[in-house]
Amino acid sequence: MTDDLVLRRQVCFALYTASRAMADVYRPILAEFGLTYPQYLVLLVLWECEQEQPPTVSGLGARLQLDSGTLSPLLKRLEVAGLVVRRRSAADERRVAVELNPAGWALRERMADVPRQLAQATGLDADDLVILRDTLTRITRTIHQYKEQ
Amino acid sequence: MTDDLVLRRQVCFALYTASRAMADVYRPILAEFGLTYPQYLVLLVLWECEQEQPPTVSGLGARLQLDSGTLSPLLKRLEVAGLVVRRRSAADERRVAVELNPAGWALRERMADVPRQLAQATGLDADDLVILRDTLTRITRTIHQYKEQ
DNA sequence: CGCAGTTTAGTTGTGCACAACTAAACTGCG
DNA sequence: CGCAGTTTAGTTGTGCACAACTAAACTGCG
Repeated sequence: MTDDLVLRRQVCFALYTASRAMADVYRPILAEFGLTYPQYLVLLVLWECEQEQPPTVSGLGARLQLDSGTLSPLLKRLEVAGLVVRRRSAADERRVAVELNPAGWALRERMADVPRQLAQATGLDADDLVILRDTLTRITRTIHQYKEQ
Repeated sequence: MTDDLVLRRQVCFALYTASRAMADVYRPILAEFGLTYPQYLVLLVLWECEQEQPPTVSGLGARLQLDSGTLSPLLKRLEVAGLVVRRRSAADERRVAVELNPAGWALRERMADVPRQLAQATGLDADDLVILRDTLTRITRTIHQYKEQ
């Protein structure tokens, strides 16, 4: 096998491992609030949609790149936890709007410190992080284009 | 929230998304062989250990950063698939050596083209990939150090 | 208008990934 | 030596992540 193929395989493994290491940092912090990382991502989207119509399940899926097979049970758990409400759209009964209830809004304040708690863990400075973010985003975009055809 | 905290959050999300996009590329290729990505990683380690003693479950775990809770059922599936054999060590009966059987060795040849099939997907050149691999490895190492204390 | 085809959310089943735990085997200190 | 403490693999239970599928609702072409 050529060096280039070995390198590409190492990148895949590094990606797999780094992603899990990152989740390891989030886990104990989010556990304080009874949340998982994907649940936290859903809340971040809902908090950002403050001024807009509450998103539908597929709208959340488009932003987080998750399908209903993952989101439906996750949203059910958030609903049981008393953070969100799901409401069938009157205009189009296929659609389900996902809305924060007061407890879900209140969590925004209570979790305000989470990003700061996370900040130290990577050991990278802002310049490295910009390059990393942009490289990862480029890979993700390329792969999605590649899968279109 | 400061720009730096937003950036760090974006990096976490980019990592989570890129890791899943990478798995999306592997999935159909590995499905031809009835394997998942973590199963493929185990086989890569076993193929590399050709000259050495077959690794134990915890030895595999150390290399892949997975614990027995993940590996035990995964290895059971590889055993059912007829690719590996698990054998209690005679010297220390707590240990279980994981060995490839002939079908597991034969798969090495049959999968020789997998890295090439994967190579095109990222759209990055070798220089970018070296930086990416090293940055990801640094993050993973920093996080593991950070969790030690 | 009506119905073929599409969109939407949800379900079912499989396989990680991990926390918490168990049982068996081993180690080394007193 | 013996037993407290450790190591090892495995189990149980929870929550993604995804493929494949279903049912209900909608859309727009003929």
